Amino acid sequence: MTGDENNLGSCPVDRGLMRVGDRWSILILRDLDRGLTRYEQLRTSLGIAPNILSRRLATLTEAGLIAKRRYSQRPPRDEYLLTEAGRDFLPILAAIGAWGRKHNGAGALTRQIDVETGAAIRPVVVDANTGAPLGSRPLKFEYPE
Amino acid sequence: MTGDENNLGSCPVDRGLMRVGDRWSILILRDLDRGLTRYEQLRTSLGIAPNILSRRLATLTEAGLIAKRRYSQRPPRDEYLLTEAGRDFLPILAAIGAWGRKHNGAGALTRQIDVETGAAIRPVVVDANTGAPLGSRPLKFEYPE
DNA sequence: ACAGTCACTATCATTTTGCAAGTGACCCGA
DNA sequence: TCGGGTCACTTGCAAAATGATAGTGACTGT
Repeated sequence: MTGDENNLGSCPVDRGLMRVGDRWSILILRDLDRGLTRYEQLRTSLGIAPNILSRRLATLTEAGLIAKRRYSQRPPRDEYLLTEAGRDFLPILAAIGAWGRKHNGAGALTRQIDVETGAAIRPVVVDANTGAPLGSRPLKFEYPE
Repeated sequence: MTGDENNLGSCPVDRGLMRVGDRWSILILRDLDRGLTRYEQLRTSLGIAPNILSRRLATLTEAGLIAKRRYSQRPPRDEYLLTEAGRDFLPILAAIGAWGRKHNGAGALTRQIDVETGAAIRPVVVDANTGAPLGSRPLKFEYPE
C-alpha cells in the first residue's frame, strides 16, 4: 500500500494514518517539538539515512504537517517547522508516550513538565463532552448511511 | 531500522512506536475494537494480503497487544482479542481519529457514540493533573540525568 | 586556496510489502 | 463417500521501500 491513495475510506483513523502512518514521520514531529528543526540535527538525533530523511520531510511537507523556512539567506539554510496541523498532532505523541511509558517503560525516560506547576504531565485521552477518560464508558460505532 | 532492536532509547514515544509503529498494526487494533476478530474478517475488511496479515498478527501477539483464542475446537478456529495493553491503546486510536476528522475529514465518517448520552465523543488529550488540554499550557522536556 | 559545515542527491544492496496461488483441517449436502 | 465450500493460513516471487555509503553544491572562515 502506498499510503496516500485517494480511495478515502470512512474511517477517520485511517485518514489520519494516511498522513503520519510511519515511525520516522512521528519521530520527526517529536524532534521538531523538542526544538531540533534543522536537517543535520534531525539526521544525527534520529540516526536516519539522509535519503530517507529527505523523503520523509518531503511527504510531511506535502501532507501539510510541517513547512520549510529559510533561516539564513547566505549561505542558504532551511529549517522545518510544525504547521497548525502538525502542532495538533503533538498531543497524540504525548499519549503514545504515556502508553510507551506504561507498557514498555523500563529505565529512565524523558518526560514533559508543566512549566507553571513543575509537575510531569500525565496525558490521558478524555471525551470533551463528559470529561471521562476513554475506556471508562461504553461506546458504540456509528457508520455513515 | 528493524523496529524492535533492544537499544531502547529514553524516549517513551519511540518505545511506544517500537510496538505499534506501522499502519496495518494500528488498523488491526481498530478492527478488533470494532468487533472484527477473525482472520477472514480482518483480511477482507482491511484488504490486506494474507501473508502480511499473518505477520502483523504475529508481531502484535509477540508485542503483547493481542492474543489468540480458540473459539472452536472442531474445526480448529482462532480469533484475536485485545489484551490489556491493546485496549489501553484504543484511546490513542480515537485521538488519531479526531485528528484525521479535523484535518482530513471530507465526507461522511464513522464516529463513536457514548451509549449513555447518545452523543458522538470528542476525544481530547488532557493532562490528568490539571485537566487542561495539551497544547494549552507551556511545557518543557526533562531528560534523564 | 583550502578545509569545514550544512543540506542535501545518487547509487546500489538489503529488507519489507504485496499479489497470486496453494495447503490442510474440517463441515455439509448429494 | 465424493465433491464443493469455508477458514486460516503458507509459499514463491515480483515490486516497492528502506538503508548504507559516497558524492555534490553553496557557501564561510582562515
